[in-house]
Amino acid sequence: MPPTSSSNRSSAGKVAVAQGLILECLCGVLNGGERLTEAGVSERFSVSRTPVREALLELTGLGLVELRRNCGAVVQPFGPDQIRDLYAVRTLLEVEATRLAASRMEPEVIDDLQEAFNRLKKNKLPDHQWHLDQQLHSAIAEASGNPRLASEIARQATLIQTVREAVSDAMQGIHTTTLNDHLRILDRLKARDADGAAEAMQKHLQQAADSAAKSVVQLRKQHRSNARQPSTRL
Amino acid sequence: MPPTSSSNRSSAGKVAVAQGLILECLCGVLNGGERLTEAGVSERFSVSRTPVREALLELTGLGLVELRRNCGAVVQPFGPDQIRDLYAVRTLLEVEATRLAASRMEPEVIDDLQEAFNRLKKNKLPDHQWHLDQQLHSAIAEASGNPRLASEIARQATLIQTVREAVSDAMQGIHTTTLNDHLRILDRLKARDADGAAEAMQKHLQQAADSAAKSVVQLRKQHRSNARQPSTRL
DNA sequence: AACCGATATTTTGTATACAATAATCGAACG
DNA sequence: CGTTCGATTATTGTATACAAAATATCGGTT
Repeated sequence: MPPTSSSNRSSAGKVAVAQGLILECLCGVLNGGERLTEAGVSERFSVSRTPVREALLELTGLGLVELRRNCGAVVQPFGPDQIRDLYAVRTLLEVEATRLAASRMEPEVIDDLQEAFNRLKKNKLPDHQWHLDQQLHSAIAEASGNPRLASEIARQATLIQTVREAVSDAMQGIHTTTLNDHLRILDRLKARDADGAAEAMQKHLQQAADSAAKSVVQLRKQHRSNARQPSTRL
Repeated sequence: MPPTSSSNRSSAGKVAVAQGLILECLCGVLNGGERLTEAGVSERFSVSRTPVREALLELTGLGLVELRRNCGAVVQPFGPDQIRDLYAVRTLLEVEATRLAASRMEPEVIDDLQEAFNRLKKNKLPDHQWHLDQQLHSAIAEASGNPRLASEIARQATLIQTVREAVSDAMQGIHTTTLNDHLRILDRLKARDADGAAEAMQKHLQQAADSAAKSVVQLRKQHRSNARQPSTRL
């Protein structure tokens, strides 16, 4: 198994190693049960063991590897099924946050977000869209009044964001319907309708989970076909 | 501020630093907003910066510090209020896990746990009790069928366990009623009563949260009185 | 032939040295 | 006097060297 050009990220360092490993987990290059040695990863990414250790620690926090004392790091499976599990946890946290936020969120914040989404509805800029999406989810998490809940949501979000960046190519035009979801959530929040907002968030995340899982399937398919004919790539 | 005998843990290393810092956050030695420099922590714990970095990374994952690039680590507040927030998140996760486990948990596992708790009911060994408690919660998390949910629960558990170890002195005889809680949860699980089991778990964790928050208050009180008269200590 | 123990090798854990980057302070200029 | 630019300093990020721990291997013994 040659090191080839596996993950020659332009910017070296801890974060690059972490993202690279996450990507490899997603693509299926690293399958559940495999063991990673620090030296091996270090050589593959052309960095010293120090950033590798920190990247592995971060992946441990994200639940992608299990770090065993003096034993190496065993990678956990991370395919479509795991994406669904991840979204299930995220849904649990965010639905509760939404319910809490319904009675606490500042009206100005709601108005600002509504305005931003309405502006986006006219001149469609898909790049700004998922930035606004993040803002909405973040604002709801903050408005929950439970900083730890917000923190946990943020943790899930970082992982999901990395996934989305990785599969951004495969997610062409998927998030067209989500705009209405967002507006509905904001509408229910403005009405102080906790149950309605929670339900809207639940459905929104349900769709997002489906979309993400399918994207990962597609990503893995692409990767396998690339692996078969590496010369035709690009 | 002399280094004194702040945290002379017998076993040095990353884990000792992490536990020491968590303890300091709990006791109120480190208050929210303070900044920790790697060098400072390194000197106080008499270890090199390497394990300090990893400890800080771990605390970041636990949400106890916020790590900012070339800026130091700012500690997040971690008092009784934060304990309640933490338990709120834990409750959210575990109640859902319980609901899921109701239809999936193996009967043998339930029986084994029931037997263990009943055996404990006769010859009371408080040391074994919270070990069994952990086993129960862990078994329920596993039985949820969502490994990531289980993993997140385990994450919360590690932090809570550290807290419990720290305040174990202050928690004398608090967990007398929890035995009945556990038996009730198991009873509802055996009956495949998802809602009943979830409700039992909810109440159980509610009590645990109260107990833990009060323990932290007591711990901080003790620590302050010790700080006033360090010579009379012991 | 099977099992136990010692040794060798691999792998992680820690320490130290160096490089890069951001914050801070000071001085010069408008 | 305020502002801005530059040098200094402090702090983090990375690399390398060394120590400790664990596992695998090999030889001896029963």
